[in-house]
Amino acid sequence: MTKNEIADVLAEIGTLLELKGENPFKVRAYQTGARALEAIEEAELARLIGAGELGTIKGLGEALVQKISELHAKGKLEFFEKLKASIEPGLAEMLQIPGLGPKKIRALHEKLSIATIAALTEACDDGRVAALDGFGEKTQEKILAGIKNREAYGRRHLWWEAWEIGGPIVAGLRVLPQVKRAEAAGSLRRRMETIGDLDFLVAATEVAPVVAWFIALPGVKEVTAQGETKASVRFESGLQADLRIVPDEQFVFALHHFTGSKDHNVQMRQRALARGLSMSEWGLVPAAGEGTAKEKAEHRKSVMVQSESDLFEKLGLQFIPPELREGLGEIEVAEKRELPRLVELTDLRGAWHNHTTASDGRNTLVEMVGAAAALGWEYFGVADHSKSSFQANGLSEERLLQQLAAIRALNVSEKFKTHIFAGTECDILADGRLDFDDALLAQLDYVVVSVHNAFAQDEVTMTARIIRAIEHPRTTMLGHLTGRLLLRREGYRVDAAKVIDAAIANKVVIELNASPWRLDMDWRHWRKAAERGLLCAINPDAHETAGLAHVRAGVNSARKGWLTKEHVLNTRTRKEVERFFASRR
DNA sequence: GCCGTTTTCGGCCCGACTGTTTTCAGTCG
Repeated sequence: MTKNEIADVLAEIGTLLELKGENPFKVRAYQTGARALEAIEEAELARLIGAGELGTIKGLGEALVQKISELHAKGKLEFFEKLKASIEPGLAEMLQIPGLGPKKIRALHEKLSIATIAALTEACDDGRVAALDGFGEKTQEKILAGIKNREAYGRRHLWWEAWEIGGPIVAGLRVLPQVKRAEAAGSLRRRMETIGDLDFLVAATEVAPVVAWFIALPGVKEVTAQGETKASVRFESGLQADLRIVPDEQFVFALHHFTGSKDHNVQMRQRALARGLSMSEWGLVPAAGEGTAKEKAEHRKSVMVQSESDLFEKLGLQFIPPELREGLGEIEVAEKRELPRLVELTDLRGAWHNHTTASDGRNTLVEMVGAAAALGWEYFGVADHSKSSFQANGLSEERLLQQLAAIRALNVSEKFKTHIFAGTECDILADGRLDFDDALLAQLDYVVVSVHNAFAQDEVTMTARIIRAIEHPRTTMLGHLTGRLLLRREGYRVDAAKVIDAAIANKVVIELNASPWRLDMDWRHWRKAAERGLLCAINPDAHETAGLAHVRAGVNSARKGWLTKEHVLNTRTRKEVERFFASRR
């Protein structure tokens, strides 16, 4: 079993234990264990198990080490099978209904013998749920509404789509007269590839007018909470947004807290405690003595901070950009003051994986180059589909040669300051050969190779196929490693570590496909891969001029992957890029 | 179930909000 499959099992054990009413800390231990496992590389996991060193990983104790080892060796776990058999499968599904947690689900099961969502709907319809102790009319209605909207409400959202809604909300909050500061928080601020809901934080002199503005936003379908310090709304799309309002002196603490991640915050609190301080969304106060965090913050003098930089400094840390706050070792590095200067959008000088109307793009060569020039890009690469991508109107040899001539002519004409590189997004055929012959590929400036068919191949076949393409002497970079479409389609099965090794060995670049639906290769792979010498290209995979803007999403993921300017090929000048391409020939 | 330079036992982050109650449990983040 792979580490991700094992991690899934651990997380599911956590959920099942929760439904059984187990000690919540035991539940958390399984969830923490699952995350700790995901952070280890596949090969490293095998080595640690073999060497009996798995227990050295933080969060994995004797019991989890035993269970992980059993899953890794046998692909199943007796404890898990027995646990699963002891719980009605419908109960876990009920957890997806807003307002229903393990306690309420247990009560429904024990007192009304409800074990499926269908049975729950029925019980709500004839009023049996409302009659139950601890339940009532409103709860019953809420459950019914939750069941009805389960699909829409449970959906996650692409960062890009969330940002298109959230960006204007932040801007709107900032111009309200009562608002001193406003920021997006949560996974939106941490630039996760998908997000569950929007979080906004505001420092304001008065609460009511800000809440009134917020709940009157266009597209708000319902107000799910409204109080002295926060309000929550749900948009027509199902997206939920939370607004929290704090006094200005609390803003930085609250911003840090609500930006998360949870893992990062837990580690920060522990660090504060080790220095005799208690850290919370209320402030940073001496830890000694009795009382809740809120009482402490109210009655003791909190450390004063103006900015998050100040806050990190009070704990002896360099400022940690929100993208890195995932609890994956950023605090240790910030303590040594060795955090890298992460790549920024303004560092980019161009990109290579772009389409035109010659294949399946919606803008012409000239329009696309014009848009790149308008962005101030020094160069722009055209990589239309190759002939086997019939569905995408892939170019034949003749059409590719025509396009090549057109590009050369456009460069000579100096119509644009932006230099055009001529390339192709060449299909990797099912057996790993490329879709054009060497003589044709040799005439191009660069070659992006991608998988567009036979997605169902098993992992070994697919990995060998992609590595064969990487070993081709004309290959410059690998397009979208897994072919995933976020929230829509899983990627094809491929051993990322082996592909990364092959790319490094063959001096082939791997793309960070910046399409908001892809963000592939995933940011979780980049830090280690780049440390080992892998070069990244942030490519928008633009099919229209507006698509060039997607490089922003790619930069987000690159930053989450700890990438600096030096790791990213498209921060280099045209001359440097030409030298790099020439060195590959 | 995990963890430890106060600890191998006794904590583990904890407050806001809602809906149910009439002082609080459950859910959520």
